[in-house]
Amino acid sequence: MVTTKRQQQILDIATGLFAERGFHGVSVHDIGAACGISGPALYKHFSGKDEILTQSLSAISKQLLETGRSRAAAATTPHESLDALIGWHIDFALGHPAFIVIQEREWTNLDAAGRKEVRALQLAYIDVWVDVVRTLRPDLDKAEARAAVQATFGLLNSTPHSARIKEQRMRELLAAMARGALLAPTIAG
Amino acid sequence: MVTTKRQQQILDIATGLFAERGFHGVSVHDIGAACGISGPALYKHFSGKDEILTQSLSAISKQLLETGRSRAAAATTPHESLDALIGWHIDFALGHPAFIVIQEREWTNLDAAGRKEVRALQLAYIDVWVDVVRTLRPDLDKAEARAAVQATFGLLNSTPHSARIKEQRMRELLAAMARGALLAPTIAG
DNA sequence: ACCTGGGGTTAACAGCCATTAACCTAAGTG
DNA sequence: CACTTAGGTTAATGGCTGTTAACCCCAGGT
Repeated sequence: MVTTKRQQQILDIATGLFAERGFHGVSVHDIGAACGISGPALYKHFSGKDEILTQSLSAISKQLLETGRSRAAAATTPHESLDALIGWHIDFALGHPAFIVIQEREWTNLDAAGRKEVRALQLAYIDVWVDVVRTLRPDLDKAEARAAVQATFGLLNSTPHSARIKEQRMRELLAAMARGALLAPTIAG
Repeated sequence: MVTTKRQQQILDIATGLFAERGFHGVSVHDIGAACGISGPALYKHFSGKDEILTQSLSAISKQLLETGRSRAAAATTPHESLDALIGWHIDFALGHPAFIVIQEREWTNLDAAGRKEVRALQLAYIDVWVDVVRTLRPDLDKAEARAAVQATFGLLNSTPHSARIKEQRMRELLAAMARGALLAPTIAG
């Protein structure tokens, strides 16, 4: 767990660097330098480079899950829950593109323990969505709903790589697309 | 350009390894070993590790663009063109998940020249989609249509990371979601 | 019969990386 | 005041990496 301000600073900076250049593209020296200290000093705060990535990823996953849960629960109808989840995910993706990027592509660099932890958090977050989706789409079984939700994440997570249009417009566009994707009935072809 | 069978074999194998462990997670020795030869022998076929990645990515982008163009052109109505593009992209993503993975996350490891080349091919492919989308969605300007298309790619490219359901069902689900996402009108919030 | 060159080998190299060791403050606490 | 300790420093280490060098084999054209 993160307790000190220094640790938090290191995590934030390292997350940004990982997003830009990838886990293996950033050296311990780089992270230290970006924090104003140098290299091995990081070992006074973390057990190693791996732990920095693990903490970063698990913090992301926790925040996504917790806020997602509370926003979905605050709504009164399934449609409102879905809109709340979509809105929250868009807020997060637009506000922390670096988090999205490393969550997408750096989880393979976790050790077994970290991978298990992060995976569990991600699955729990997916399940929050799945519960809502299945009330609106009774034609989908659980596995299909999961696939649909992950596809929606792919859609929403495209923002960091995407063309830049005005933020408010992007928000509307993504929200409408996510609704359209999740609520469009599947017509067997 | 790839000419010999050996080069093609190296590219295919390296692509798979890059997808599994990332560009920096795979050593030249690993690639050689997986091909039955060892390490430095690769330099008889490529100028270096970078070139292997560049060739792999540019081959992917070329195939996406060329087949996408021809399938879109073979259709007679905009709706058919869109369905053809969606179907082609799904075929590709389901058939070559490794290609999808490395196209998503390894393009930052290209040198300037390779990056420019691949970027141009990707933009051209996006534009094939944009042309079709804009005839169906005149309310979107060019930048918005581009963002919508990239979001759709994110949706379709989620397959390699997604829950496994029966392939035919996945195909239908993704196609329906993509249509729903692109054709749902944006209602200003 | 010769030799050229494509495609392979192992050995060597220089550089970078994560991590550890050894050492140095300076701030608090008994 | 003495002393622990959190949080820095630089130097050293050992492993791995991409690349090059030097060498070898053998198929095929002349």
